[in-house]
Amino acid sequence: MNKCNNHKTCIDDALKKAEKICRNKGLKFTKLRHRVLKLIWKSHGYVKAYDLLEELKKTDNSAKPPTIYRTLDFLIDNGFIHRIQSLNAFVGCSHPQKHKECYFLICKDCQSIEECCSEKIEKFVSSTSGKNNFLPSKVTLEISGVCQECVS
Amino acid sequence: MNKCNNHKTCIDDALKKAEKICRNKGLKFTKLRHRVLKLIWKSHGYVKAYDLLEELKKTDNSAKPPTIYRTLDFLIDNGFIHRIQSLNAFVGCSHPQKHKECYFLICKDCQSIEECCSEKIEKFVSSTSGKNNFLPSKVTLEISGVCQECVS
DNA sequence: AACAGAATGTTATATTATAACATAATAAAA
DNA sequence: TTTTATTATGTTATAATATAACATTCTGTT
Repeated sequence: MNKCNNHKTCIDDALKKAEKICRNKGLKFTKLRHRVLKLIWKSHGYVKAYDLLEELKKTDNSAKPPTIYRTLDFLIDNGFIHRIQSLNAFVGCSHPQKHKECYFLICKDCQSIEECCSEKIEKFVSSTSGKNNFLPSKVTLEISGVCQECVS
Repeated sequence: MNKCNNHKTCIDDALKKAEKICRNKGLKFTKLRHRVLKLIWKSHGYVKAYDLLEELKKTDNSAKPPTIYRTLDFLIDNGFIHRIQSLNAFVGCSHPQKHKECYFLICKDCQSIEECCSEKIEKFVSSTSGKNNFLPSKVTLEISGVCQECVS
């Protein structure tokens, strides 16, 4: 599991960054969106939509599937979280930019996700796309395995 | 869309390869498995489980979700097909080996999938895993975009 | 205040996938 | 060649994931 020194800081940082970006872009960082992003950042692990929904229901009686999926869509569209395709799950994004170079190390044991970036990804994609006359728009690179903590 | 000269050959090759591998490994390439693999190879595009199920039902009255999912599991486990995580879909594998180097170019327009291989993938994964003390077991690399045929 | 657009509420349903147990087919051992 | 073990398939039921469609409320602008 990702060992941040103080996870409260991770959460606060993520929320503040989102708030700032929304302010700059003229997007509405509503109470609901704030609450959901906070829930997602509860850990460095991934979360499932219906688990989030259960959490949300505790404080928001009217929460239903569209509530959570719409909010997830907003958070994804604006780069605040990532969807993990191989798990149908979601994870907070710690650096909401340069998403073309992102990939994920997913621990099967503790559910933690290490988000990584490398320009090698972008280069590889652009190289293989060139060779195949392919026009890429979205890259999914997810590496499943066992993390540092869990392997020992 | 992938333009093979004669798609019948693709299908026959895939079926023969699977048959042979099963024979060698002592696996049972049953009628059901044969039929499903053939259905998946109907094109170079991806197929959805419930669409396969509908097809299967036409000739097999007793086909139900577990029928198809169990068969898909067998075909995946033995490398005859791939699951496309970002689409919840399935595609035939044209070279049932070296799956650590596989990645996919997925055309949003025509649903065709080009399966590619590069040792760069394996090298990249092993390098990033080394740096992060991560023990990788499964790699998902899916590139979505527009293919050669559809881009023009 | 009136309006437009965005966000959220609500109902219903579509889509994807698996659990659990029953039966049948197969092939290896007795 | 019967028994047995194993694997495959049949069957029922339900779990898990996701979206369509329309109603209402909220927010900022005229």
